This record gives sequence, structure tokens and C-alpha cells, in this order.
Amino acid sequence: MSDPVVILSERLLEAMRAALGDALPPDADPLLAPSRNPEFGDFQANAAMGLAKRLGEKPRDLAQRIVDNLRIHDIAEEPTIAGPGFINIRLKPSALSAALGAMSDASLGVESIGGARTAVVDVCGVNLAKQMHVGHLRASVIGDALARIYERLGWKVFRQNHFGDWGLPIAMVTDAVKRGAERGEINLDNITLNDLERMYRRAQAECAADTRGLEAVRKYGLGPKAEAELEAQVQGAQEQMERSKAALIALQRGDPEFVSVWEKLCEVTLGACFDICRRLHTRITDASTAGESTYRDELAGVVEDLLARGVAEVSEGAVVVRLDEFGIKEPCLIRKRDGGFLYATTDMAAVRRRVQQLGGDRLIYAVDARQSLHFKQVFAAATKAGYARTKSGDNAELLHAAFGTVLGEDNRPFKTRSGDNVKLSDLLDEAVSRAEAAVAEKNPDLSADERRTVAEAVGISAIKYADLSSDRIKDYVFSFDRMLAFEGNTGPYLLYALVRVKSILRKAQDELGICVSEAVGFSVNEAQEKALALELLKYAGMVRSAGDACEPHRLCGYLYSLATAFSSFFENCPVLRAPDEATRDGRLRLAALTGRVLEDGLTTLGLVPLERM
RNA sequence: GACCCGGUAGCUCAGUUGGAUAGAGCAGCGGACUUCUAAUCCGCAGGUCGGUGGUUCGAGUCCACCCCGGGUUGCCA
Repeated sequence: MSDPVVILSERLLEAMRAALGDALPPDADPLLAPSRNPEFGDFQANAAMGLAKRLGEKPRDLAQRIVDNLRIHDIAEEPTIAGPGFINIRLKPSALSAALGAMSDASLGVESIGGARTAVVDVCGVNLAKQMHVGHLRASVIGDALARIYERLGWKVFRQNHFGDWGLPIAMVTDAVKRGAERGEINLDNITLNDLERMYRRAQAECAADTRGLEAVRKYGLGPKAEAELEAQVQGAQEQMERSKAALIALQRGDPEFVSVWEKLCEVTLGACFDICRRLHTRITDASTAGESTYRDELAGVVEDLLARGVAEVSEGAVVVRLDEFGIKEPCLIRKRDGGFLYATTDMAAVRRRVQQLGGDRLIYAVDARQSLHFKQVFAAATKAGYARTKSGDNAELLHAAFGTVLGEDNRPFKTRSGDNVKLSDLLDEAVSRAEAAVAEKNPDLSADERRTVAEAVGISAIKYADLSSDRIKDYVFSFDRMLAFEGNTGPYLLYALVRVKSILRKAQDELGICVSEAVGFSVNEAQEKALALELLKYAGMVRSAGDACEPHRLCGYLYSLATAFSSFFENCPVLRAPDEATRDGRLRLAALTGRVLEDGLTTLGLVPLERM
């Protein structure tokens, strides 16, 4: 409540009203912002310039009239006017200390909406029989961070792992595994995800008929032997494809022999997925997983419903939803000419379930930016169909939190030398082992046990932070060296800043018997103390802004500047060796609050805070 | 072709609703450890914000056109 931004904004608005009376436009805003440069003060109000233009006055005169009517002497020094009409305000130390005291409760100033709204966040999106790779890293890490941010703001949150467990390719691999097991080549009881991935690829290759090759051989007369080989290949592929289609039908019918194999494949894939999600400290579990298969019985109904209501129409044999009224030229295809459904059909059903069953007011999709047209279409089509209508009758907000591609050092999509996707588990292992080497070097006193714990936290946090800290829409270059560096805007740097805070608090308690006391004021006299204090006050606003924009990197950037403000304070303002007791206790309080904000912020991003490292 | 996203220091990136002298880190140069964790801090140097025009008191930010890179584009997901 005693957030100075709120108080100053109110007082400024009162002053503007007093200065302008009826001439004040109803939407007038004091435009209060933290000053960029400390020499201008702590806060600046930029309203005078814009208002003056609208009212035909001189901006500096108007600024003066606002200042003449401004009553803030209880919390601030005498305001000054600078440049074309900036109003610069410097808080009194007592007010700054009081503001910090007010945000020191459990909320840290972040107001909770108490579950009044529901967010559904699409995360992870693994596929059956496939290893997780860097694409899933982003969908999991960014999605989970957004979910945590919304939870921190008091929303009710559902994570939804849209598991790719249905369709013809899935039937292909199911059929291949089933036959392998029947021939005794595969033991279903100890099959691994690696095995599945291998079989998936082989099954796909076997179904791909080389008809072009055959045509070429015939056209250029490359010989009866080559022609015979290719004919055999094409025929074999066609047979495989027929078998796969039959397998899909068997699965759709619920044939127990196929279903039991398919269930095993789901179990193996998801088991590996949840292991990684747990290791990544993301809260993605079985409960947050809804496979595409769970929509299978809804798809025909969706298409029929839309056709019946004239939302969809038949075009060139396919069923489409036209979206011209949304400014989208490409129609959304929801049924193929052969009667099959598409991923847009499933996504439409998913919007309906997320809004109408889960109660989502805001749906957020942490998904690759290359799918942006797809989501534009699905969102428009779902809205047109009424599937996005909430119980209160409003349309839910449908947001694509699109992210860019992870690149290798060569600026091309991150792949192995042979062009395969890099396994996420391998990446995590390498980050942790590099972190462990660094920990062993920097802090040899840690026990082997603690070293492993610290390395795990540092390695995982480093990878996650690298993914979260730049604007999500942009591609970024994956570099162990950079993400594990201890200087700059990195996960380890933030963890280290928190460790230093914890170390002070530990020493204060264990060696000097001092606890942080609510009775003393915060010490905000030195430049570094004041800079840190002003930074702390921004926390709640940054969490809100990161949530509103679905941009975790805003919170990252904030935590980094908080950590640098603390580091500067740490170097220049000794806490336990402060010149007097009041300063010491006031600095201790500042350190303690910094620690709480850092820890809360790191947790809100899904990073792993540490006591020591 | 159309549409979407990028382009800011040598490199990797921030830049809030249009605000004061465009900020960090790395790399480079120079300092600070008998000290609360130096995994750090302090200083110096480094810029045609892709280009041109426009809007205005003020543009990296908004508008128009253009250049470069990436992506998407009716029956894969």
C-alpha cells in the first residue's frame, strides 16, 4: 500500500486536477517512472509536456503549476523541474525505508488476485517414441516459467502437455514394435526410449515409397536390375503403409492387442519425459498431460458441429473454416479430403476443453514461432466457433507465446554433426558436469555430496536462464561457455548473489547472534544502499509486467540489475563491519530483503536457489 | 508473390506508455583480495540504433517505402 509509485501518482494526479480543474482530460496520467539517472532524482513525472501540447500551454509553466499544487513534503524533498518540463522527485530516506518495510511481508508487494482468474499454459509438447530436444527445452522452460509467474500473481493455473500420441505415424511405430515383439526381437518389458526412437525412424523410412526414384529409373532406362529393386521398394513401402493404416484403425477401434502395445509406448516416452521435466525443475507431470489421443472422440463432432452451424464449409473436398473477417487469407483446414483430421482440429478441441472445462480466462501457448500462422488460424477459428467463450460470456484471451530457434555456434539450428537433434538429457549432463568442474575449482571445501547438489542446481539453472533471459521471440545461440560464465547476465551470477546474501545472514546469526529486526529502519544513506532500495521497490511491478506480456526475460533483466545493485552494495557497504550498530542492522535488513526478493524471483522463474556454492 | 519475425558497440544481448547524455556482459586496456564467498567489484575505451523520408517540443521506440537475414504459406504435426 505504501508503494511510493502509487502514492506519488495519486498526489500528482491531485495536483494536476488542482492546477487544471475541468481542463484536465479524464484519461490524464502523471506518467511517473523511475529516473534512469540518479542525478535526476528517484522518480520523474513526464505528464507536463504532453498535456501542455493538448492544452496549448508552455510545458515548463504547466510543470510549475503542477509542482505548486503538489503536496508531497511528507515523503519527498522539494520537487524540481528540468529540461522541457520533467518533474523530478527525490524521496526522503524515511519514506524509502517505510516503503521497503511495507513490502517486507510475505507478498513482497506482489498483490494476489486470489484465484479469481484461470490461466491454461501449453507446455512441453513431447511426441511419442521421440527423445526430448532443444525445442522441448524452450516449450518446457518458458511455459513452466510463465505458469509460475501467473501462479505468483495469484491466478489459478493449469499446465497442459499436449502429448503427440495419436495419428498415422504413431500407428506405424506401434505396429512395428508389436511385430518385433511377436517375432521375439524386442522385449516390451525393458524397451527404452532409444529403442523406440530407432524403430520410429525405421518404420517411417519403410513406409516412404521411392516412387520418384522408380520413375527416374524408368524414364532414363537405367536397367532392369535397378528397376526391379525400386519396384520392390515401392511395393514394400505400399504394403507397410497399408499395414500402418490398418494399425491405426485397430487402435481407433480399441483393439486390445494394439492398445496394450501403444500404452507401453506412451508409458516409456512419458516416463523419460517426466524424468527430464523433474530434473529441469518444471512442474510438468502426468496430471498436466493431455495427449492428442484424449481428443480423438471429439474430432468428428467438432467438424460436424461446425458444418451444421455454417462455421465451416466444404472446399475442394476438404472441410475448412474461412477466416477472412479476421484478416486471415488462409482458411483453417479441419478435415482432409480423405476424411482424416488435422492438428488444427485437435487444437480447436483443445481450446474448447481449456476454456469450457478447465475454465481458462487466458490460454497461453509456449510453442515455436514457426507455428504462428497455425495458432492465428486456430485462435480465430475457435473464436468464430464460440469455443473460446467463457461462462461469463466473454471470449478467453488466446495468446501464442512464440519462441525462436536454438542455434549452434555456427548460427544454424542446433544439431549434431550428422544432422540429428541433440538429446536434451545429454545437454543437461554436460551442463552439470561442466558446473561440477567449476564448483570443484572455486570451492574445494564442499563435500562431494554437496558439490554434486550445487553442480546440478548451477548447471540446470544456467541452461534455463540462458533460455529465459533473452526476448523469447528471438533465436539464440546455445553456448555452454556463456551460460555457465559467472559474470554477466547468467544463472550462476544470480545464484551467487543470493549465496552472498545468505552468507552474511548466516554469519550474523551464527557468529554474532544478530537477527534481522523489523524494529530498525533500512539503511538508505549511501548511494549504493539507495540504489539497491529503489531497485527492490520495482519487484512487484516487474513480476506483473512479465506476466502481462508473457515475457519472462523482463523478470530476468530485473533480477540481474538487482543482483548487480547488491554486488555493488556488498563491495562498498560492509554489513557486519558497519561503523555503528544502527547502520549494521539497517544494512542487514536491506540484505535480508534483497535475499528474499532474489529467492522469490529465482523460484518464480523456476531456477534453483542455493544456500552456498 | 503474399504474410510473419528479426537487424542496436568487434561478439552476445537489454532498452518500459515516445522522454533528458542509447545501457550491460564478453573480448581489449588499467586498478582492487591479511576483508560479509574475488564465481566479485571500480575505472577507461568502444555507436551513422540496417537505409531514406515523415509525424513532434522530443523517435532505437510510432507511420510509409526500401535493403539484408530467417520463417510460414490448402490436405504432415
